[in-house]
Amino acid sequence: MTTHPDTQAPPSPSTELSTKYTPADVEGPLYERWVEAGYFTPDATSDKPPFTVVIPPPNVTGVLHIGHALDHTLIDTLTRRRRMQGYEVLWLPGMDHAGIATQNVVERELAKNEGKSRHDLGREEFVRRVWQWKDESGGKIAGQMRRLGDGVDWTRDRFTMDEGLSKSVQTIFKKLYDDDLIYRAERIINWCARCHTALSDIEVEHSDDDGELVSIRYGDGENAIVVATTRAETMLGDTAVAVHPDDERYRHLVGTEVELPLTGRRIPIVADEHVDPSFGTGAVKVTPAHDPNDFEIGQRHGLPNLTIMDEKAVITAHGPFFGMDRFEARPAVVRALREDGRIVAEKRPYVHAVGHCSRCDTVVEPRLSLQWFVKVETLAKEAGDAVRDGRVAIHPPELAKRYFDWVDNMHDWCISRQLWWGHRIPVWYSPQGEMVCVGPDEQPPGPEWTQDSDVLDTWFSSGLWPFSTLGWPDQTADLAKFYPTSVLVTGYDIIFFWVARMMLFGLYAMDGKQPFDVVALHGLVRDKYGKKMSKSRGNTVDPLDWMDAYGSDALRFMLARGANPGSDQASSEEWVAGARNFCNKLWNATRFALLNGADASAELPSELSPADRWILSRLHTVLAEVDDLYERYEFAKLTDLLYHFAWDEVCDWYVELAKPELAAGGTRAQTTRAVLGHVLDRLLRVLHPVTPFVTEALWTALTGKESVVIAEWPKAELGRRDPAAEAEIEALQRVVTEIRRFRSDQGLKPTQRVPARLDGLDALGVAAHETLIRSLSRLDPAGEDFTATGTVQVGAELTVSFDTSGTIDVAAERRRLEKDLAAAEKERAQNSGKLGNDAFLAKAPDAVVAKVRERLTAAEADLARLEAQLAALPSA
RNA sequence: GGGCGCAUAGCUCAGUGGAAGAGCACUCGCCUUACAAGCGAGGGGUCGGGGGUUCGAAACCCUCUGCGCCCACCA
Repeated sequence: MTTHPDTQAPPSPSTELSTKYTPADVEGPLYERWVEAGYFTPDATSDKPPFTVVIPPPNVTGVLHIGHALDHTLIDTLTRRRRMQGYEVLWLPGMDHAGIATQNVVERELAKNEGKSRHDLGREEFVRRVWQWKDESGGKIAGQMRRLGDGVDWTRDRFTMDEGLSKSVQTIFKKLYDDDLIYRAERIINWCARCHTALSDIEVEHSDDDGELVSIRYGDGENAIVVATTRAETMLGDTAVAVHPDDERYRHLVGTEVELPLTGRRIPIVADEHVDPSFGTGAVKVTPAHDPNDFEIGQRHGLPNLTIMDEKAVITAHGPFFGMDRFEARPAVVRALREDGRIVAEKRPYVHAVGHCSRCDTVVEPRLSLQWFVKVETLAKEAGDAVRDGRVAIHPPELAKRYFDWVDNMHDWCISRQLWWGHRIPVWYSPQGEMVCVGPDEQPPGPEWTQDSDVLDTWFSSGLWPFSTLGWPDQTADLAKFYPTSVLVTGYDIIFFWVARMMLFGLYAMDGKQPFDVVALHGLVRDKYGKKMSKSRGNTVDPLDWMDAYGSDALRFMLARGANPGSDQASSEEWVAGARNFCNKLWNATRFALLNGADASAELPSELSPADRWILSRLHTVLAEVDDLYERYEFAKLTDLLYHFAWDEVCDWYVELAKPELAAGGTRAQTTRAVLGHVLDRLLRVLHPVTPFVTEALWTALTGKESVVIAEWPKAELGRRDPAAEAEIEALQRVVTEIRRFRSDQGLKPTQRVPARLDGLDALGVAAHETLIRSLSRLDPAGEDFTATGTVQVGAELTVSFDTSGTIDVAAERRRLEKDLAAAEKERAQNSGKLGNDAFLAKAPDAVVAKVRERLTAAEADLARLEAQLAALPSA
């Protein structure tokens, strides 16, 4: 840290910024200070309007990956802005117990460290171990969130398995049960043969796998019928063969029986609409206990359900295949059939869709079992309507279609899981088989009753998150103040898992009041090549690594800058580095301002220079645009806008324009200090939600105030807009850039001061800026012995004559002029072509025609000028 | 099998009817006292192919090709 005496700056304890920006030094102490100051803890009794966001609860055993970092960045950005705007802001943190995922992790650890299974420990001890594991790994996530700067209210931290949320789960289960919206039934469900539990439809991932299609002849002679299957082993459980009722080929067989090979059982041939006569032979084997379609056919025809596998997918049918795994049994059955002369055809490989457990990738086994279901028809209808009638807005709107497709076609939701980690189903059974659903604060009828051993799907409790976390079913002050939540920010990949379920339950439990007003969906974070990040690909990144190397602000800025609504974004270390450079730029600009006595508290003088009016005009225009972009959740655009405004306009131009003013002293310096202070103050405030740490350090140094976290959101003062000043400074910029180009082409060193005469500044309206133009382009006044060695023209008016103390590089100048000439010629041709088109003149709007005319005139003038200049060049 | 989306500079992406853009990468010149994590200047694209609508298309329509994603109980 260096100190410097600065008598101009307002008295402030913190106007000292180290000469070097070191993110770790800046970010380290700030977060805990914010938490201790209570900035993130809202008051449920205040009069301020509420703004509520609940965190998408991360899996308690996990660590935050880059995708979470995106979620958190966007939520933190929204909530910090609203806090500055005067809302009572609650960002509620918490974690999800993540049933299968967590149980699998702990089981794996148990096997690795102690060589034991959960069954060795018993249910009670195993669950105790999971809690222990939760306590250890939950801390990691909290630590990551602090590093990211998440402005969450830790006093309201929740966990899906904590006491209050468990009560919510039990309450809603009972309510649904009493309303006949939860039922228990024996159905074909998706069964993971490794996790030993039922799965809901969306926990199954389909992929096209290589398999086989085997055609088997059932029966003999005239009664023979050929069926095709990819799962030959299930024929052991066949209880019928089905054909289409209109299929002439088999009409004579319908109602007859055929002998099932290998078993000697006789099974009926039935007619069912489901069968597609054009597929294969038009006949299908029916295995009601092991295929969802077959189950349906079985129901329609009163067929028995013959289960031939246990929960491990091991064959239980008596005979030679007993005890074989399903994948062992398949070739064994085919072999036996072949020996029996029953195989008509074999196609291998046969590619077809196979379902896999989304948690462990094991092939899912359709299994007949007794499970609990939510009857979704009415709930899903409501959930769809809430979006259809506009109570809930989905951003971007294109993704609403995906939501509708799902809720409008949702099957009943299997919610029971044969796990130990989760909310136990609150239903008890008597030895006589009676059943009772027990609500919170209720007891089962007697000591001989036993509780259902299954637990609920994790997403059942996640679906309650927007209100269970606020105290529901109790009518708490938080619930009254903060429900419905304002916006839900999450990835489009969990629309079905989570968003839709919250809609179902929120509307149901809260009397039709939606769980959130807006769903803002973002995409997935991919690697620098746009590839999906995955452990197997080895392209995942730990956000902590990037935060360590470049700072949290840089990580956040990079993520926000890539976040276009609903679309995936690439990320890479170079981009985080670029974002860090931006923070560094802000740092140095603020240092410059402080070194020069910028005063953020000063009133803006009424007498302002064109440069001052220009930057103020741009600032307030940008502030208005940022507000607009926030309303549309266009994080990438607003971040990019601020990036370019801060860097290109404030740093590259305004600061450079300010230097001579500051050096001039007196009123001019005073005015510039006030404007510089004004601009930086607003800039740091408007950037704070995205880059909270560096803006806090800089803003407090600049203003001497307590914290930018609680500063007022900068208002766009549209009265500051000044098109004339903007035009004037833009003209100045063009002049300076053109002169610099000439210098660069001529190989003049940037530091080399060159005498020059400027003619025609008046015509461009920048005569008043001659000193500025000279200082920015390093041109000295023309002296007594001035000899022009070269000229450059800007537009048609301005001529700059240089004395380069020698000859100019004629070849370089010729190249430059010829290039400009070619551009002017192209421009002339393009525009004269348009004006030569009668249809264009007749149909294009006047404004467009006028513009084209102007451009043609300018191009023609440029052509004449450039030709003259070229002609005047000494021949090479 | 159905649905959706994408194809613009070497890479990753903005740009929804009136002059082709950004970041990174690249070339040249600079330690010009806020910043070399920087400054100045520059090169680079017949906007995937073909057809159509229009005075005018990267943008709207059709079609082809190539990717990507989601959904799915055709054995």
